[in-house]
Amino acid sequence: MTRPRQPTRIQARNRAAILEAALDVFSALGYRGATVDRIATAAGLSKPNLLYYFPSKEAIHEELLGRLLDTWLDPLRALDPEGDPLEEILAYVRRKLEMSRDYPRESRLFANEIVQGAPRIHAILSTDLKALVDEKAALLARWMEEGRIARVHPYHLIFSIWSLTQHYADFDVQVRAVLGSEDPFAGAPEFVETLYRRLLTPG
Amino acid sequence: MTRPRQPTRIQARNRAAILEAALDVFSALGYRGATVDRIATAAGLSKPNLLYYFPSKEAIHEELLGRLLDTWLDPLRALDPEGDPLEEILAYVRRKLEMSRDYPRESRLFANEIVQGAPRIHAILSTDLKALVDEKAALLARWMEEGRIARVHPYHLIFSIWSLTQHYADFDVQVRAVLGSEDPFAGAPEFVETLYRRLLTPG
DNA sequence: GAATGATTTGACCAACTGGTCAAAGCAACG
DNA sequence: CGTTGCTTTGACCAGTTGGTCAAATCATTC
Repeated sequence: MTRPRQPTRIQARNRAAILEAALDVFSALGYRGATVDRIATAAGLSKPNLLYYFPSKEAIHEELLGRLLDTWLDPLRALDPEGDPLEEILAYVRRKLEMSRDYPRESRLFANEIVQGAPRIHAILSTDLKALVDEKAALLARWMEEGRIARVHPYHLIFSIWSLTQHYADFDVQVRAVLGSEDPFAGAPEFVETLYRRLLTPG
Repeated sequence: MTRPRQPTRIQARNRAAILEAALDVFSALGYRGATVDRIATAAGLSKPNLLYYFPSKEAIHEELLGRLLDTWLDPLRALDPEGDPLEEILAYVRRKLEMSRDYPRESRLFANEIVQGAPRIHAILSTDLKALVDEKAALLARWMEEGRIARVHPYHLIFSIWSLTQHYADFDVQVRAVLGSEDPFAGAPEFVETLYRRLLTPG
């Protein structure tokens, strides 16, 4: 009977290289556009060698999505019921915008998946994600009732933050094509801060 | 020497059916995920028959993108320099939101293309699209200088409208997963109207 | 209704893709 | 240094895909 063993140094290095390469390729070409051979080459391995570490292309994709989803939702989890409402929300927006700037591949990986109907993570969306959003939407609603931020639809508020911030990663080429040489992330933080301040300041 | 002839009734019908089917398939599966056979079947034709009307899969995709880009940008073109600034912008936002609701496939077709680096329409983005946005951003800037709407970064303002409204089409499954049974388009128009009113009302 | 051109199809092909496998290479440990 | 188990690879396979082609069918027009 084979027991699970401590992963070798080589195993750790190669699995990490594969996931890194796969993130590159999947986020740029989508699941179908990505080929195992391309991922393998990008990871510095041969195709059969890659398949020695992961049983299938699908398995790599799943592992990537699962691993990243947690990190991706951390900023929303961090929304603190005890903090100052407006500042908490602005911190969330800022953090999301930074992630869009610093981890655009992760954003595009999800975008690719969701635009095509989220065939692989639909279940997670309607359970885990929904639960988290429900909780935070309730928190926002409470703040609104207490008159600490202006009254708006809490779910649509969250959607607006997602769309606004991730737009800079997901639609990067479009944004850059329109802006020409100007750096998208120069004006963005100021813009979104102004937007949510004006939207949410009570009265 | 063969001359271009008047397209037959059959030609008109079949080409239309193909483009309609292709919009369905491309928007759901992306360029790579879509197969010629699938498009053909969806159009009620055999694969060789489809290739009698279009020389290649690529050609169908190009024709679709080109055809739709114009319609897609019409609302922005309609932004009227003579109208009331805030009402013009709100009308634009409303129109975009309606298109997201009524033509989600078109939205997702572009989303798919742009998320993957817009390999096929990059040139158009940095010429035609940029020119149009430059023009309208200048108009917005003028309105801001005249004190008729609040001062914000005009380009980011336009990006925010795109991202907010198209989010409901492009990320439809996510939105629905989170909202459960509630219709996304119930609360959305009111939310975005409030958002842009508060953002742009001067003073 | 015969001739002409438009339309449709089955059979086919070459390229690509995900995945397998047996054998070879390699590292570590006694 | 030989054994053991981990790692790597070349050769291969079956299924899919975009696209071709000659032949058959259909519609139109004279």
